Amino acid sequence: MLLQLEVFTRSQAARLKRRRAACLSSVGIIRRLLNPASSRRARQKTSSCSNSGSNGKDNMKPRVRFAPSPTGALHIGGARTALFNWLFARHHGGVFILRIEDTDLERSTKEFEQSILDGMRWLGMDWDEGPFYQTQRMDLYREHVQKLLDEGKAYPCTCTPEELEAKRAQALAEGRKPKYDGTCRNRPAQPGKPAAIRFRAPVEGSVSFHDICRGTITFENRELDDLIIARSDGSPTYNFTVVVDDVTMAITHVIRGDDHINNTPRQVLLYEALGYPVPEFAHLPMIHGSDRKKLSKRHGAASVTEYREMGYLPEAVVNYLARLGWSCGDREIFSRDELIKAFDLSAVGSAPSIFDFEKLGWVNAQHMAKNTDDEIAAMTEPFLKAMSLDAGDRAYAARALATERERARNFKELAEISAFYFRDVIEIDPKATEKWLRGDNAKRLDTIKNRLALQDDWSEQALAKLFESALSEFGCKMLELAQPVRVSLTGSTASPGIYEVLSILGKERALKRIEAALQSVR
RNA sequence: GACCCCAUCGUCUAGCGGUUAGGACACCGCCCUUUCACGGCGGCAGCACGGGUUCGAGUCCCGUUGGGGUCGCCA
Repeated sequence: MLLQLEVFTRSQAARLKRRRAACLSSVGIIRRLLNPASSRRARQKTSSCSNSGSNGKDNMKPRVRFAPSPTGALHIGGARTALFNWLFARHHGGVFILRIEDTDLERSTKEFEQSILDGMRWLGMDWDEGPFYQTQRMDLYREHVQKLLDEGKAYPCTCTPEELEAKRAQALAEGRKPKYDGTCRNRPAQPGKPAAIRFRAPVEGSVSFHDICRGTITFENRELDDLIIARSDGSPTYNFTVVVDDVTMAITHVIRGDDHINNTPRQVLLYEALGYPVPEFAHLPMIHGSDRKKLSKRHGAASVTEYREMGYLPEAVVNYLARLGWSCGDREIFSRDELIKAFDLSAVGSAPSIFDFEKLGWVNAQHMAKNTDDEIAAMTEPFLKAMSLDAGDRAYAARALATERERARNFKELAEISAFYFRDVIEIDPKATEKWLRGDNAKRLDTIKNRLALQDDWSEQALAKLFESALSEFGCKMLELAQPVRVSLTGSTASPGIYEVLSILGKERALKRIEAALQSVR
């Protein structure tokens, strides 16, 4: 066997330590022996690596990366992964790298890439290096493949995809785990035939790795097979590029979704075959939809841009996402800086969590409450515009929105419930009409309209006085007077205080609306 | 099917051998109130099950059940 099965084991002590010790552990950084394209990378610090292991020097700043593939928009689950990487880097004063894994030429698009970048920026996750593109690093991968080939740690495989697929189907049908059967492993090269390159994986023993969220995870090598590291067209595959990239970018901590746990043993084997130290891993629990399945488009808003469109604050989304899988005592609301300060990978749980829109709404409302009226107006304006409403008068908008802001959980909602302030003609809810604009209610409305017409001071205090005296004259309850007015002014039975609404709308518009309401039931 | 991961209120979670099992969202009630909210107070609700270990188990171990993930010349 070419590979000494040097398994990455950890001592008991290290295991016990894992919950507590934040994660600046162990992994030494490898010397950057390859020289990649980007000039920026040339400036990066390099260091020769001590061997890995928990006794290594920890003076190295952590380097982490987020590596999305531009085959879809930035998913909310991906955003959470990015966030934990970003938070970890910022907390420890480390480096956050963005890498675009665009080797799937078929499905990768510039648009998706752009939307991922936009999403990252919107959420305020800035990166220190990159974006790097795998498609620009092909020479690097080729060199590594060649190295393994030269050392006999990889071999060409001429099995056709059809043959492979047939064997896979058969294995599955027989209830076996589909694995490559090693047909080409010891077969002499077949010149002329298109060949993929497979990694010659050990068949005995086991491979273990340390996971910050879960402790030590072990796989039996017999469960693994000889994975393809380069396709027959020469392009490298994911499990290979990720190792080469993480090594050459000197990544110290690989923080990613736990759907990658099953890839990790293969990658560890690759690190070892290549003679590189293994980084620290942290596999984050997934985010599920309400059906407890991996969150996807089917569960409603899946991409982060949709949250922007729904009027959520980026810091609220970040806050909510951070609290999914991570907690900090009883604390719920955090600003971005507070998150950076408090974040601790070792406090991340290991059970999957369900995305809860209700709670996100509450968190968003908490963050909205921190904004001034003017900021609220500025942020609501685009949503008003989207409804073809004119919110050009900022002072007016600020005053109007101030009366509604506490009733909304996001800006879209705020725009919707505040629309009556910005419309010329309002629509009245038919049920409200029946209940509050008929009979005695209409009479009272007519009378108060006439009183209001004679009133010049439309301050809230003055209006209150006017209503109070009218009340004692009519001998009715406030409710019986306020609701008809409210309905005629806003179209709804629920609104801010009636004096506020009256005062903000102003005499002319208010009277016009009351008159229109009266007309409609006549 | 095989392998891997996971398991405290409906949901997010605290808990790291001794707690009346704590907080938050949601829900319900009361207060505030001209409506709806906000806010305040209170309430409902949880350790999946079975074995161990221990004086003592939500906490440690094993098993069962349940859920999820992965088994590509996708990433």
